[in-house]
Amino acid sequence: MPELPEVETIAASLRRRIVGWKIDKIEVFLPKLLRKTDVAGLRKFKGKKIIGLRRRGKLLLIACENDLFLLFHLKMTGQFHWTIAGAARETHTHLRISFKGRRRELCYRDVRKFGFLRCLATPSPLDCEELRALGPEPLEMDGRRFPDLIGRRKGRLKSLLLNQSFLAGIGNIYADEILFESGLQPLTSASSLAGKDVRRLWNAIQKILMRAVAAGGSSIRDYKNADGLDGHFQFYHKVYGREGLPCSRCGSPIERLAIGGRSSFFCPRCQRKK
DNA sequence: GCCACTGTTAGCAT
DNA sequence: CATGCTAACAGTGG
Repeated sequence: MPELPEVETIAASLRRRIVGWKIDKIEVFLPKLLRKTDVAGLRKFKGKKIIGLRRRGKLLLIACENDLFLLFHLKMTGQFHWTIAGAARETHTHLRISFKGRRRELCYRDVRKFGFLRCLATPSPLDCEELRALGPEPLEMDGRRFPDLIGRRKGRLKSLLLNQSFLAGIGNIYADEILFESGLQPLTSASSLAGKDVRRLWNAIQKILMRAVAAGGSSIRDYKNADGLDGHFQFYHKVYGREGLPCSRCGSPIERLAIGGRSSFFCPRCQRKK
């Protein structure tokens, strides 16, 4: 489920609570949740204090003492939630972290079981394969570099925005909203863009992602932050999930196309193909 | 019951 | 490299 704004919101909601807490134990109920990690690796976290949380792309990194890190990818349906020690495990809960001297326990639940946790013991966690493969952070990169970044790319804009090695963190919802905001049709090839299109695309990326983060992300189906709260950017979607409904700008019915196996929603009038 | 669909992405064929 | 298909998995809605 979660794309950049949702993971950012989850990171913030977790950070508010657990920074400074000491891990007591990490229990795993679904072995395949662990990637390149075993239970012995998890034991190293016992007694370690959590010192920070950050997001990179759609990945969440929890930093602990002694160069230890927990790297989560929530994929489609991963969620964090809190329970009280001793409470029964809720369905689809695959991991539980308890903390020294705290009654609250942090649980990870994932209906479709696509997500993973990898433990890292290194002073340079950003060098792991998962993070190295990512392109720049869209909200941190210098916009003056964007024309060069996109200039060397081919292929359709929709697929390019979903490509995590191009920019990190954009998924299906925000790709569609960004393209609507830019006035660009999803099948447009990246190499056909004029300078002003590139600027519009960059501005749309900034605007949509910043607003979505400010709104706490989009709750369509499952997404909640770690405190169980919904985001509200779904109320501002202009195209995603709106097939057949009138465009908010021109009134034309929103259309849907499958591009690379993903649904793509767009306005046929406001988003003309180049 | 069957089929299509879902916020992700790795792997493999073309 | 780009694109397209499949699979990982479970649930929902028509």
